[in-house]
Amino acid sequence: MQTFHHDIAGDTVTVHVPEDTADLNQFWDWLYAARSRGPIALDTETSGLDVYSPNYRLRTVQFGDAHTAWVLPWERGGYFAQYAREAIERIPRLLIHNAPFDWAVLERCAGLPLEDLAPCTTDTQILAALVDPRQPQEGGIGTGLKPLSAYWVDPAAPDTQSGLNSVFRSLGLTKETGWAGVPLDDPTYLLYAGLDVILTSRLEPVLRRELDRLGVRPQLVEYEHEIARICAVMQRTGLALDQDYTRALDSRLADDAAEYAALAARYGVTNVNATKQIVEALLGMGETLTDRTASGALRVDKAVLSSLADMSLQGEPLGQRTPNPLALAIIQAKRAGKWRQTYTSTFLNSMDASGRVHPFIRSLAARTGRMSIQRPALQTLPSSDQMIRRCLLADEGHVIVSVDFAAVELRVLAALANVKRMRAAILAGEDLHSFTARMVWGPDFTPKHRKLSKGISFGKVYGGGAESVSRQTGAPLQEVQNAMAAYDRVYPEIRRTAKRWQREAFQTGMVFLSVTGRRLPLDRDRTYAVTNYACQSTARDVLGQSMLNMESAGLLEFMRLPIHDEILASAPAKDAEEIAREFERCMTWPLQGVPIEAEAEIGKRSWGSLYGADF
DNA sequence: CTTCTCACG
DNA sequence: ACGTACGTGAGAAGT
Repeated sequence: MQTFHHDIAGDTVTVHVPEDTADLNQFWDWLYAARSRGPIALDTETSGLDVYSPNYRLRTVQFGDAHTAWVLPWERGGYFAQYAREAIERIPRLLIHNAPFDWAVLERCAGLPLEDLAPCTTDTQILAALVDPRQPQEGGIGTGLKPLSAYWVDPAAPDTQSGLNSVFRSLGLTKETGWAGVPLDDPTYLLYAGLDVILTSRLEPVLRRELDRLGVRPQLVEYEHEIARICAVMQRTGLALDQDYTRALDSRLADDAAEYAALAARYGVTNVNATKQIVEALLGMGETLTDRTASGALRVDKAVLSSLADMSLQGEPLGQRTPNPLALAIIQAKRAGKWRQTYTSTFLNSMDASGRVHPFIRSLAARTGRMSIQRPALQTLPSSDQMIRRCLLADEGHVIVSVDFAAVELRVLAALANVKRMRAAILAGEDLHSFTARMVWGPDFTPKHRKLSKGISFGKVYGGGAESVSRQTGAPLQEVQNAMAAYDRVYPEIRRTAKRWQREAFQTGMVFLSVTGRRLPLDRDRTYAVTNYACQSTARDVLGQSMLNMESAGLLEFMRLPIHDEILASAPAKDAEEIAREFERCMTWPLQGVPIEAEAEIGKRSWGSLYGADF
């Protein structure tokens, strides 16, 4: 047995690493005693983050309580793996920090079904996010194990991540290759592996106490674990990739990028991503640049370049000047390069052996509770063009179904702020933006008025003012100011409620409490953001509740991605119509008397078919 | 590691 | 007193 000691919060804790069957039997004795005292913390070390790649390896499985950790070298196989697997199966209550990752690893490498693990898991990352959802950059603690441990357990808790980085470096490995390459008997690796479960174990009671003190309802904690499990199922299912199409597109984008880069090089821009070069070349061509970034540099983003190229942001010719050929080449080269690098290449590099991509769905990512999707970022695929979405497919014999909420954030605002006229219009089944335009400009309102009404509604949800709405919609400032004043007369409750929320926040320690009991900390110098936080967060929980409805209705197997106000699904072609209606039903229910409604779109095999692709 | 840019809701 | 656009992930360059 290898044994290490370390000080945590004034206690000496012990990390054991079994080396033979006698050691494993000692582990077994500890496990039986420990599991009767309370939950057992669990963690894994693996070869990296690419859980679904063919040569992925589980290296160690760690178990622990507040004082003792056991690091089982899974990679040695035999009894070590067998004891680890059977131990997990016999633990009634598991504590895991960022459970979805370990669920995926244990299912993939140890054959332990997510359906068995999830019901007995408490994810300390969920607890932490419900105490304070802010990232460190936003003034919060963050939800990483290290910063949480430093804050709640021991300021001197080791930064196991960065500690290992120096071990990796001393072995000639990098941050990327270290996890797979560090020897299984490296003492720092083993010690840190063990300390992580001890820290997780100590974190849980502290966070529970804090949630209790703050009055966070246990049902909210439960609900978040359900959502996390549903997202983990979607991640496991993944989406099929059209490999032939994606490879062809990838090389076409590479050719395009190279062609336009060569064109840009003729004007002295050898690197189309180097803003400094672009500025110099454009100034050299006699162009005048005025727009500056936050740090004072001349801005040369797509908006600036498009106007020099005499194009709208959508790429239509404006006919206002002679197009600058360099600006045009840079737009094209950057677009092709980014789309290849960020999308097609990532798809091909991250797919599993059967050609499916499994993005990581973080069910509680943003400070408002919104979900995010990583590796690849499938919430942010270009929607102006079918090209990239065309890469992703419904299953064999299935079609893509997308079910969208109708103006969900605005309906949420109507409910939360009790906006009388808006509620009535929604209940009457009116088109909200047309209704608003009619109230502001009278029965002869134009499509332009409807568009501006929509822009103002967005501005209200975001907490913005006339200037930003004017900038965003392109409407003259004076017109926007007049329209916004009229808007406030039509819907006086919005302004009034926003003010009240801000006032209340000052009395509650700068925290807004959402209808689901979620704590939304505000920044002292931008309390106006409370309107957005309330709407965005409640809309997220409207989606969350709808996802629970979907599971109850037996739709989980068809769900693929949550995209803020939309669920993407794959449904058997012959039942697609019926399944689509069922999804709509799960997303249609009243929020404080305001109907929340959703509409399904049924496509063909590829996601791109909903954006104009013919397959 | 920060800044800039660009993709989304 | 007044007005403030919100939330993400990702790649590349430059410090």
